[in-house]
Amino acid sequence: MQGSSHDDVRRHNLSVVLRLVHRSGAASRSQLTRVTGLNRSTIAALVAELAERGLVVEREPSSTNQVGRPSPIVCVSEQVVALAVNPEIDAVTIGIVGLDGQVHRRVRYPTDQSPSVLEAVNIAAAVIDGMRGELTAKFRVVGIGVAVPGLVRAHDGLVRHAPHLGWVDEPLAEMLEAATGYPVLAANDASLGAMAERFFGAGKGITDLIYLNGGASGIGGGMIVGGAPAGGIAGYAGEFGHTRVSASDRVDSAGLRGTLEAEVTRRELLEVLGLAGADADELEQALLAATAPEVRAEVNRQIDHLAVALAGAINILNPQLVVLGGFLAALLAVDPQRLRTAVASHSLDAAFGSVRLSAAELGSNLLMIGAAELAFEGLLDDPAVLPPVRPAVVPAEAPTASGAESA
Amino acid sequence: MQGSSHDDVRRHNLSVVLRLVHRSGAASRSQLTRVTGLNRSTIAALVAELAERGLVVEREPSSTNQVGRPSPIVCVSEQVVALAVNPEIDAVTIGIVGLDGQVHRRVRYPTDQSPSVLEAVNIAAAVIDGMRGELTAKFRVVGIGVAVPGLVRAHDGLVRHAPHLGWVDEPLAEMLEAATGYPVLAANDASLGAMAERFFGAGKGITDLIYLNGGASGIGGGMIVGGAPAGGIAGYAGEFGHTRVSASDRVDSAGLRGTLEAEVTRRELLEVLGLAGADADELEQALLAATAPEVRAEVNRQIDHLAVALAGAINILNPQLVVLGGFLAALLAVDPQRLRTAVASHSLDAAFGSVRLSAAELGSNLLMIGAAELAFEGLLDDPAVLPPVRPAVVPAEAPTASGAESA
DNA sequence: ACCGATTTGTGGCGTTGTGCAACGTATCAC
DNA sequence: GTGATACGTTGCACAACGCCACAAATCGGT
Repeated sequence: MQGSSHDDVRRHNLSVVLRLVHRSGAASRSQLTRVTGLNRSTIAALVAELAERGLVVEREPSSTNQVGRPSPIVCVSEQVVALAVNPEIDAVTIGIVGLDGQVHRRVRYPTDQSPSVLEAVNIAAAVIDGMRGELTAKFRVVGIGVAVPGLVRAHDGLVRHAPHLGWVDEPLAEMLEAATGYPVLAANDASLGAMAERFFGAGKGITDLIYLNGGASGIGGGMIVGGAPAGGIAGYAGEFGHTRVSASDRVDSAGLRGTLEAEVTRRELLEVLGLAGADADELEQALLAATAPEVRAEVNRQIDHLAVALAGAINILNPQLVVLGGFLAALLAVDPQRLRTAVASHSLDAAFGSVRLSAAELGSNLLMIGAAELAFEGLLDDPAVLPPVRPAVVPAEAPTASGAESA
Repeated sequence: MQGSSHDDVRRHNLSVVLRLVHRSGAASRSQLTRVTGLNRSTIAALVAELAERGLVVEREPSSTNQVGRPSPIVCVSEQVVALAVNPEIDAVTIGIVGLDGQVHRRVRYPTDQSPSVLEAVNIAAAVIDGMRGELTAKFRVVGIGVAVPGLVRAHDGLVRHAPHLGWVDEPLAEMLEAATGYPVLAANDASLGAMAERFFGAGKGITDLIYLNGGASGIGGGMIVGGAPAGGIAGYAGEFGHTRVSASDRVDSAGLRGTLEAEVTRRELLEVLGLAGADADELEQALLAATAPEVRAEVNRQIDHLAVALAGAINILNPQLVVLGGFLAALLAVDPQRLRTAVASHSLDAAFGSVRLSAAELGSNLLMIGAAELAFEGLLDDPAVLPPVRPAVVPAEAPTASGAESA
């Protein structure tokens, strides 16, 4: 219930323009006027301010086959980046992601065993320190986003419970902030995946979607409701994996019985295939190639259970799109028709009629992009948080010891 | 991705002020300045404009025990009303609801059998025509909101499927608009119930809640996600009644097996009690008074199934509050502990820890208030849609012929 | 009963951001 | 080259809010 005034308008319009070039890529100034409904002169002023703050760059107009004076192309500055961190059971991955969604660099730091919070923070801090030369020379870092496989309290980045990492009530964001000096935000990995797929993947421009990801450690999910990521009251929303889908006594990672995560597992697919391990693509290929009836039976069993959970979510949320990632995408690929039919049999016609099931598009960069998006959010909401800089090619970093300077 | 300009600011601020006095009741101008963060002079101008448009009235300050000049009380005009319509199996209910949430009048028009769309529209139009003298003399009618027990397409008020009324693809809003001349919006009854409870009932000020209502004809629901009513892509969201909760073959009104609506029914409660019929209060009293073991067993059975559906929704949505209405509130009243324990056993600790289960507060006025809220929404979003009027006590209706007009 | 302190309404003025209109400019088609 | 078209640029007007000074109304204390 906040009132708004002049600088709110400015802030909002800056935010709208920056979001547009962030999400939809480069756009000409005339396109921006059309999409925003703002005046040409206003767009000019807004773009100028964003450029002054080093957030966007105006390029020479590309040769379109249109009459009239060409409009300069506005695109995001390549210098503005966020750091993405993703602790997992067997590694900590750190990435540099540009405001344009490009993953400039990705470092996977394997660990012998599941890292403790302190180990994960130290690894991330060390890797970031190693990058610091590059970061200060070439980039402006907005902050760090962390994608955590577990429940994360939204407002302070406290990891409430990450069963596979064995973390309970760990102040991850605070620790990483202290260790690196950058502002840190953390959220559930699947929620960030949903955001990434929505903006840069299968769900571009869609306002209501559900995302489910199947990984080695279980099933997580996230959703976009009415155009906004839904986090719930504390950020724990999207736990589709713990929906009850059968009356069996199988137990999932949270100790709940008969849930999606208990019934639909990557491990059992690998077992029936006789594989020791496989990444998502290999698993999908193996399933598609398999002809053994027991493989087919297991796939069907999992598809049918998955359908119950999906149908429930579809009835409740009436989404436009369901995105499946990880081994759930493999299940979809093996028998899309069976999955569709099974979902239909458990859902309301009206809700099912408008929904599409599709596989995730963003592969291994999904969580990097999602985590970076989290870090970018503050900037996108209010581009004025970044102080104006001279748009010089080289930041004023005179005392850098390594003499390699190019002016 | 709309840019905003000056009149957007004005519109937004008018909207914020009107919403505040609408939702929180009367407020002094100084309170409005504090809550909105706007300047005193701005609030004065905004309130003046709202008063000029006949939406609010300034009253003499009440005697507070505070030092300083007393601040005038701003409250909603009693003249501004919406009409609420609720077709049911055995009646059509029409109400006049003020912008302050007060139900000025409620007319229940019983029908021999479930009304067709045409019958429902004709009944509503006739009742409204009967009120027309009162409406034009005392009130300014914003529009009509219809609460429909079924799936309603949000943008045009088409009733896709109302199983208990037997309606399929009926252009209800369009018909009622033609019959009455007022703008008509329609939505699912339970979604409107959720909205009403959120703003005026058990969920005041809460941003994430789930509402489930148990009626004679089944179970419907609605939800507020991140402060906004979640309708899904077409307005069908909130169908918690068709969540699968057991492996049984019982069929619900949509033909789905083992769903909440199939397992948890009012009819079976009445049967085990040996009652022919009862309203919500009577049913609750009867259940509380009953000591027979078979009653208790049936209640427990239904509670356990309800818990599965609630837990699933809680895991997915991480709400702050679950509101139960109709006979579901009776189940909660009979054994709140059993329901809490059962929900806990199927949900994640973190999500369950922050959720409260409570009974609906708004009784028989629930759907009247919810439907009216739907009709008010456009006005609250943009108070400038109503033209300015002289705040005279009697609207300038002099030259209308006294005789009946046929158009 | 009076007076200072406090809070808030009121009115004038300044600031700011956007829309608008006129003009300049770059490209395409012929 | 010339006209048409589309777009950037510039100066100006308008609208809305914040700020400031002053007035008004209330409370508490002497």
